[in-house]
Amino acid sequence: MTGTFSAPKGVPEYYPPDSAAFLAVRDALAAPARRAGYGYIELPVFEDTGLFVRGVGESTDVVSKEMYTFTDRAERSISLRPEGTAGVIRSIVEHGMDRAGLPVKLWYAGPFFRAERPQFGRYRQLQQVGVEAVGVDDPALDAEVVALADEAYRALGLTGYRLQLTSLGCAGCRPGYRGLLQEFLAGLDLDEATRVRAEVNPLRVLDDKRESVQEQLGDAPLMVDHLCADCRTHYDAVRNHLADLGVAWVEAPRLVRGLDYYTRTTFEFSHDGLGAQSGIGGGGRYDGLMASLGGRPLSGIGFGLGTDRTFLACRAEGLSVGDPARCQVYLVPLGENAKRFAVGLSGRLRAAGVSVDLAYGERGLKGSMKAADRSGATYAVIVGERDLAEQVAQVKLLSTGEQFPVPLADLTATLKERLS
RNA sequence: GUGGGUGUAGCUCAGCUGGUAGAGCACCUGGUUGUGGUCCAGGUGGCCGCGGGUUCAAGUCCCGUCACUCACCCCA
Repeated sequence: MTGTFSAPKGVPEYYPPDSAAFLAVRDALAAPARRAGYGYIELPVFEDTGLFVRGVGESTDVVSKEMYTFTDRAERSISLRPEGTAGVIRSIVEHGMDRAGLPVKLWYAGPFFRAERPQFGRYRQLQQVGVEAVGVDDPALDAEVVALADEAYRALGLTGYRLQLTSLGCAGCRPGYRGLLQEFLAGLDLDEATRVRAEVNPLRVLDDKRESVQEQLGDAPLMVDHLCADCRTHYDAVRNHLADLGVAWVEAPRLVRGLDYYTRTTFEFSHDGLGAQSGIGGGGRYDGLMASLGGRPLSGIGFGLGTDRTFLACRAEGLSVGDPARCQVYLVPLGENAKRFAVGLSGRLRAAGVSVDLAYGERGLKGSMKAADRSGATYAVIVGERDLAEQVAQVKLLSTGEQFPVPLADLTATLKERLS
């Protein structure tokens, strides 16, 4: 067999030096949540297909046409997870996490899968960092979740993003509004696909990007004008808390999310530098989800932040995030005996907590020094036969070129001290 | 799923009205018998996405196909 392989379509790969920035972005997105008492949860990447059908919603595009679904050897229908919330709630119910103190606060990170046509910022394997807070229906918790995302972006140094916020109402007030909207949409000139959408999920028509659709929506009824008293009170409180937290947002009465479970507070972060796929994160409240998955009827709120897109947003803003891997010390052995000594030394230095790389292969001194320079190490340690005979090694500070001999017996201690 | 654009070295790209493959960067070696970053010289590396057609001759023209990409849709 001959030929080469390529990664599956639409799957981004991160390798050095960019992978350092990817890791830094992922960690930065999770950091605020970790500081706010969210515990880490590691979940399966595949689940029973029914979990997503029931949890996310059969009528959503994500479930109806974008899931990677297959049958396993025992004829079970399995799907690669297209989003994170359903799995988290399933796990909370399954393990009874909600029987301890509430709220249950969890964060996760990892890959999700959607069989979409790839484009800039849209991938078939996408990376997200998410949080979920379950069990306490308090507007202050909504505000906390939104603020955590905002803080994460801000900590990365991003400035070209904005937060859109609205309330989608609840099981009490949304059906009535939904009827009003459908009535309105029925009077418009829409294409076939959009009319179908108006039947299945009328709210989604509101954020259709097409000019021809948008110009007809000027007088469309808005959910925020039809919230019930409880939802209005809740939303007002969320906004007050957000203001107190110093989070800036814009009201987005047309904001809609593609997953069916969202209720009340709903938000999305978007960035200007990403082209069409501008959403870098989003989330909201999902008060009926846990009950629909067989758990107690507890409220919940969470977000999913796109690690890939946040990475792209940082790049678009020219932010340098994360340091590429590099060592503190680079060993340059000259000759057989020096090589044996250097390999042993690398082990001793690493055990002492000093990061070390060394010139492998048979390279000349010049080539090895070039490699030392490229490695970004602070010190090069040159060991030749001549030095071994004198029981020393040459330690060179690469930034200045200053070089001095150090007795072999003192090398580890000397380097460790100079690097601290 | 629907449109548009692009496929030449590891990367970024040039290659005119068809004439036997180029540059910069990167990498390796040498100039410096034991010293990196600058400089100079040399070198490795391409079935010009793939298949067919036209032609004495195709990277170049034509057809098909695949891949990538941007946008719609959808969403992180």
